[in-house]
Amino acid sequence: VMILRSRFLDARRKRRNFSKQATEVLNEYFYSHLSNPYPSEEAKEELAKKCGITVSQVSNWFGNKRIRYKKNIGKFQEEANIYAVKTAVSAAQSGGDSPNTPSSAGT
Amino acid sequence: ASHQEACRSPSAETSPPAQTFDWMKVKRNPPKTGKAGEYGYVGQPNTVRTNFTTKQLTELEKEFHFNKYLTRARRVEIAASLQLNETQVKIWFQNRRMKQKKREKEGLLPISPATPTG
DNA sequence: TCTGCCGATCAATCATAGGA
DNA sequence: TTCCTATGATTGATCGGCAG
Repeated sequence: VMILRSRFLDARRKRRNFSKQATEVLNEYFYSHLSNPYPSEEAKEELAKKCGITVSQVSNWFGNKRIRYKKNIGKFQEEANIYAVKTAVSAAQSGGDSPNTPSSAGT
Repeated sequence: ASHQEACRSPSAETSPPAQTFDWMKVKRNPPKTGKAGEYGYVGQPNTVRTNFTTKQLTELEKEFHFNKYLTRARRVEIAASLQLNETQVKIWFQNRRMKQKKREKEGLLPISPATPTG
């Protein structure tokens, strides 16, 4: 035996991509909080509910996103601009919620 | 090489991205998992995470089922037995407990495997 | 002051999904 | 089907904070 990659057949063997809408929601949060993309436990729960996934999956998504983003910022510029415009438009129309205020999320 | 993404955005005010925030600069110190001790300390530790063997994992899990927390003495025994550092054994149990906790937490909900097309 | 644990995260890698 | 990239999950190890 050489490459024991089997690893007891982890769960990752069977994986499904998140829905387009879920990814949309996650990206919106990520780019609207680009200065500090670290959602609180509470925010994660809310995102999880919106996306129809678990909190752990939300954590995984942000973990992967942060690492991959900073490892190749250039590759995400286009995506970043797209969501930046979205939030900008949203803010302009609503003018209510500020996309850059993750803090004060506590009880 | 070369990854100079030109800032083709004439509008300065509508180009918030491209900024470098602190979290993007975060750098973890390389693992100090050096197997020093063999026949002389090697100044260059494994800059890569250790790949536990199936045997080691099996033994660790067996021990974990016996008790979630290790005593110093037991830790030393296991480390020696599996040829791992005490720290590695300690960390493994640490992570194992967290993993167990997470699994229990998620096990409460009948989560769906995925959400095809929303 | 020092050590262990927790919770969160990092960073590298695995294995599959999806597209050409 | 094959090759390559995108992406979700796993995990050894690090970071900051807290307790003894």
